[in-house]
Amino acid sequence: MATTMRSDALRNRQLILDAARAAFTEHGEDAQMDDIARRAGVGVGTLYRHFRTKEMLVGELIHVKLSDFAEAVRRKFEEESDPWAAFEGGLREQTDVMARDAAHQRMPFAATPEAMQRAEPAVRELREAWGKVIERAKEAGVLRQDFEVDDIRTFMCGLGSMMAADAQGAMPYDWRRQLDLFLDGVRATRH
Amino acid sequence: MATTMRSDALRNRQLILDAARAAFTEHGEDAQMDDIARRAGVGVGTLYRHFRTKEMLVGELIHVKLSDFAEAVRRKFEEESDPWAAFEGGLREQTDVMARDAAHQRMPFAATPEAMQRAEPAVRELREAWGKVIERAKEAGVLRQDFEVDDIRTFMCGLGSMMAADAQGAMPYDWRRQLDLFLDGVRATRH
DNA sequence: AAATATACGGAACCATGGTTCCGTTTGTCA
DNA sequence: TGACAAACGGAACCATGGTTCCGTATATTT
Repeated sequence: MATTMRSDALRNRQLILDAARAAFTEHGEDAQMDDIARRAGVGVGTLYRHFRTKEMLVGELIHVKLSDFAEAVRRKFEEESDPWAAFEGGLREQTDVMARDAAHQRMPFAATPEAMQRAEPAVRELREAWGKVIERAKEAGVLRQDFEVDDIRTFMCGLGSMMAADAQGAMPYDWRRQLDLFLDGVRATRH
Repeated sequence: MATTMRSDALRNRQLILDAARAAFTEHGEDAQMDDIARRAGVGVGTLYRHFRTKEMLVGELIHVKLSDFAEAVRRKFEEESDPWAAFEGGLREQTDVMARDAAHQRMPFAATPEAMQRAEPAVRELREAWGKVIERAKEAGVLRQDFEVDDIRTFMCGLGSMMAADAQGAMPYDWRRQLDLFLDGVRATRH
């Protein structure tokens, strides 16, 4: 896969990834393989040569997405010196992105063990990035002492679903309010 | 539908509803019509005579479920005199039930406008029941003054998804913790 | 420029699961 | 108890969407 790859194959792989990202962003887990191929200007056969199955493709995309998130959180940690601002800012940044990305909203459900295997490194990367932000916030006493890294993931899972449910339109779900409540709830108030 | 109905039809309708509840509880939105019919000891044809479409059936079940919830919340309001205990107890009761019911966990996604139309009365009923509990808690000063009835629904949507994601098993999602955080967060601490 | 391995396109395939159809059965009523 | 409307069962139907297959095209190499 790495050493030599025909130039057209390389180009197509990129086209496919771009198309896939667009399709999944728009339609979430039920983006269609045919549609992705069409967007990429490529036949389904080609698509399948690059990714043996839909799950593989999903795994790849999750990997990229989480990797980007990790990068963003690291940057927040470095550029924002105020511990609470880094925490809140990082979270808001991520939720804003998620709000525009159906795939990410529903990631916990698209993420089969198969797919997660591919994305594993990015998961770890992201946990580490958040770990630093959280640690600093706790040390500064602006975040509940019992807050854990995994609380982020779990909360994001819930929030993403609220977004998705809201978008579906059978009933309104005010996820922004829940985010505010959450932030309010986990912020440590020093007395 | 109401006036006269052949006895076997009546009996079957009940069998179907029972079977459907079981199937949806177990498999959530992707319970299968064939399976439901089989469980009810009935042909698919019969199933479809009673409910013109799967969505109709879903609507009916949501209706029943929410109606039960409303009843439970009303009881809490009457039997539990402590305002906070009623609020927390009601919420925990509901989440416990949800934890054992895949259909309910994913309700916001199964609930098409079609289905919601049928369930509408129960939605209102439930909102009213919670309204009383919330009002009393706010008056007693044990709940954030800006808490709203709809916050319950939105939160439950998120929590249900965490449960579902957790059950899927690609990654752990500690929804109990989130429930505790939420309760902690919305509880008003009198100074 | 010919030879060959690689990659491509997209029609066809197949599994899944909701829905329909129609010949048969059963409850009800006179 | 016969007649008929109402209800039943379940095989067949159909749409959807992932996946495979194979004849064709193209990059690379000598």
